[in-house]
Amino acid sequence: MTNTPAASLLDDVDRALIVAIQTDGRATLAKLAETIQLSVSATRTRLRSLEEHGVIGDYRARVEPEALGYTLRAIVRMKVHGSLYDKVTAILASQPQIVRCLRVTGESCYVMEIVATGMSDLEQITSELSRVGSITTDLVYEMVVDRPIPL
Amino acid sequence: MTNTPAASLLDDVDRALIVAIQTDGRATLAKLAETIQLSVSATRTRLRSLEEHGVIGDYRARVEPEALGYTLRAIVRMKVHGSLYDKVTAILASQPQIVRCLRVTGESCYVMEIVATGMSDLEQITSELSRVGSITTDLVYEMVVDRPIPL
DNA sequence: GATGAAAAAGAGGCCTG
DNA sequence: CAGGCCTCTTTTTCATC
Repeated sequence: MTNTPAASLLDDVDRALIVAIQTDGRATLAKLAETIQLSVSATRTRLRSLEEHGVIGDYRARVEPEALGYTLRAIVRMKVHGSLYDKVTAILASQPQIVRCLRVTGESCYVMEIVATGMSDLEQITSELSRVGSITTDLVYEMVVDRPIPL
Repeated sequence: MTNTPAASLLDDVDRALIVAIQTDGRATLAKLAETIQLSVSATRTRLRSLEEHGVIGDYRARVEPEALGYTLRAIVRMKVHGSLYDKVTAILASQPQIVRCLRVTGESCYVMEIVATGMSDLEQITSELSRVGSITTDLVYEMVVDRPIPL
């Protein structure tokens, strides 16, 4: 991964491209070129550059978790002693159903998002976590908003 | 949006396709077809069907928020009286920097994720929220994990 | 599975700072 | 002169039958 001071090197055209590809990750170069008012090849050059510099990480389809059998989603906050961070890392590696994990300031050290096929499935994962730190689990009723980063 | 009992109608091939496209959202049909061991046209048919049934919602590039000038990310938990949900909806509509919002069980009613250009930017958004309910704000040090939903 | 259409990748030259 | 862009050509991928 080529490191770059990111933001500073980007001009308005780059930013427009980022917003476009964020909104439609499967847009063709021709479409992207049209929305940012550039030739197809210039668009391709910029897109590759953004990818190579890690500004654009990867591309994903957003999927209804129910389709894969996950009927439950939970937010787990976790308070851990710093000496146990390694154990957390190990759990994260072994539990792909922990789809998101942020290290944060404040009362909790970590905030995680977990998908599960049912309560017993969830309980199995959370019990593993609670061996390392103290946790609070909230079930998700509804994903109200989930949108790209704005310009 | 065409509604479907989702999960029940999917076979293993569909699930494999979902995982593939989730991991590489820009993969060509040929690539997808190869990974799921199917002809290109059959792959296309299945993909369209998944899209039309809303199993696959949309495609996005994942972007380094810093590239768009957002140096800060925060998790905000919010406790609101049910009669004020409309006000929350209004704020969500007017604040695109709230990139994620989940309605949850437990002490908080909502958990949100906010991107901001700096502390004063963040403060402006959170102060708006705190007019509607009581909030707790945690800053994000690090995104430890952010991965697709597993099979 | 074959065919015409579309998109992506590559090559070379032009314009501007 | 370098960097970025454009146009033209070839190869790959897509869609329809």
